[in-house]
Amino acid sequence: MLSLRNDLFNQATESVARTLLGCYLCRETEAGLVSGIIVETEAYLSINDPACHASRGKTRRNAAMFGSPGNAYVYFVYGKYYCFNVVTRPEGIGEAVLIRAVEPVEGIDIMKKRRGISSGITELASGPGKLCQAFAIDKSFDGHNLQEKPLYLADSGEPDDRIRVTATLRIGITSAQDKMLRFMVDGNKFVSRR
DNA sequence: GTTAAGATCTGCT
DNA sequence: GCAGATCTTAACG
Repeated sequence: MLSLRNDLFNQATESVARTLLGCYLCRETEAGLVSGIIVETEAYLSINDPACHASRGKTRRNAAMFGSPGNAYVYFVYGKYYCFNVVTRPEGIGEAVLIRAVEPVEGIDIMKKRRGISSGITELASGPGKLCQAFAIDKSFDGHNLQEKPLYLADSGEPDDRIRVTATLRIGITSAQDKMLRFMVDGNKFVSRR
């Protein structure tokens, strides 16, 4: 496992969203290591994108989006769930990649316990709220540097030639629904939805 | 101080 | 396939 290069995140958000597919998300908990492969992402832009939280300027909630690239932006939605993003572009821009689904690799029993289910491995992290629950990600990671433990991104070091990326419309938003900014691993059954 | 809406998930039909 | 749960955030008065 290799730590992802710092300059990887300081780029166009759509590029980062594609690059993150196939990378590992790792979380060290008291119960042990939890990890998985990122299989679905969405890009949120600062310009001409009303669906992005940063589109109406910096607020207390979205401040982390304007922080250093490679940091986490975590927010609370619908009274129950957290959503996990990776900040992109230079500091001060306000763009990020939402991690929508992860294919579980290590710590599957821990994920099941945290999710409160005993079967259905595809249900463990196939959605932004689900994966935050499985990986124990909450507001305390808002602004966290994702190259540092206990929550970090990594690469297997192996070339991922077999991954094919499909771009589609974004999901679950009520504005800017016409943008092809959702990216997923073609044919992967751990995505949130087809 | 008050209010409306939300980058979702689950359970039931 | 669809409606309800649930509560923080931000906009407005």
